[in-house]
Amino acid sequence: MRRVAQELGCAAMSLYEHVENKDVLLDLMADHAIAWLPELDPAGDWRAEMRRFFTAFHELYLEHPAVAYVMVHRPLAGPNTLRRGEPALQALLRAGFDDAAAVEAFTALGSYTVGASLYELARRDADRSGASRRFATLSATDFPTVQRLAAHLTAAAGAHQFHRGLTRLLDSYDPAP
Amino acid sequence: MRRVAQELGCAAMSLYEHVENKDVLLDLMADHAIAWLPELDPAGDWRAEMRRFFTAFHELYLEHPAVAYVMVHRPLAGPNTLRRGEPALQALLRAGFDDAAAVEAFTALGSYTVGASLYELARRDADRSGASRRFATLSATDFPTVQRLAAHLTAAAGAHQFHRGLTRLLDSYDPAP
DNA sequence: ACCTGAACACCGTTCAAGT
DNA sequence: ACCTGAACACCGTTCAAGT
Repeated sequence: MRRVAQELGCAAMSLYEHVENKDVLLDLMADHAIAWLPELDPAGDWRAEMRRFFTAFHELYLEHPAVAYVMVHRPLAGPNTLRRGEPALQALLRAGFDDAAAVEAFTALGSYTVGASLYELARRDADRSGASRRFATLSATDFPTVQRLAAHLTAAAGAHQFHRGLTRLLDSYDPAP
Repeated sequence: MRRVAQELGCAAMSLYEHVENKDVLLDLMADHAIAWLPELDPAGDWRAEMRRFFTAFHELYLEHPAVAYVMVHRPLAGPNTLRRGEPALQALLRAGFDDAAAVEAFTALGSYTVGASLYELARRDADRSGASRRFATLSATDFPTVQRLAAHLTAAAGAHQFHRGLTRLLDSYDPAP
């Protein structure tokens, strides 16, 4: 709050005239970032639309990690979140998902997306410190499999890896039984 | 640190004799919690073993949210993490995954698991405050689909929902082409 | 209705001093 | 090698006071 106030050139306590506390300010900032997401076409191919949507989420999270951390602490329900969620859910219903199945697919895809993004961010941080080096040396003889896979485990994930998992999930759904 | 020191009945700065800083203490605590996970059978059916493993992770995260938050800030590589990871990765290799595919499957399953757990925790918190109520009223006429699905969106997820997504992911892999 | 500074109750960590 | 208290540089937020 003090930092934001300083950036705004006012006293820290002035903020509290416009916002209840730090948490709701964070919610507002995250919801603001959500507006960057593409607006989906409810009539488009649902798999293509979902891929667009969660790929954009992935990019947003990697670009602005704080958004991921905020969303993970409580679910957003701000205006932009609803505005982007509305056509996304519509696309699923139109494709033949029933209400429960649409929400379930949406949250499963969303869960995978935050999880994968956070994992990617965490590993990026670990690389910046010396954690991956420590990792590789620790496991010498006691953990042969971990050591054998160490290069793969510490390698940066890359967007294609995220996409492969997303595709697996997308392909597992069959909205019109 | 002050809190931990108080719990231990010593001065805050005494901790720094045994631990570099707060972050590594958190890592040690999370790695300690990891020991609670089951030790997998490398020769068991890989799908059953993975289901066991990540189901346990899900339970651990829900029971001790701090573990999830720590793991999301940088990947663990402590002794217990390696001890549990070793047979898990072994099971995948034995099942016919090649090195890259084993790591990819493992991290995809892990990503989904943290993501789903964090989402569940966030919604639990939101229920405790009045966020879900606010959510339901906001979306009246502008967001018909969100409103129609509001009950599903705010309902507690439950373990079965996590399991269904996990199964989708597990079934998507075919280690022996 | 909006802004302010001082103060409160916290943090993690540095530093100099002890045993 | 281990522990300590004082101090530093921070936090978010309450409160009383201003316009």
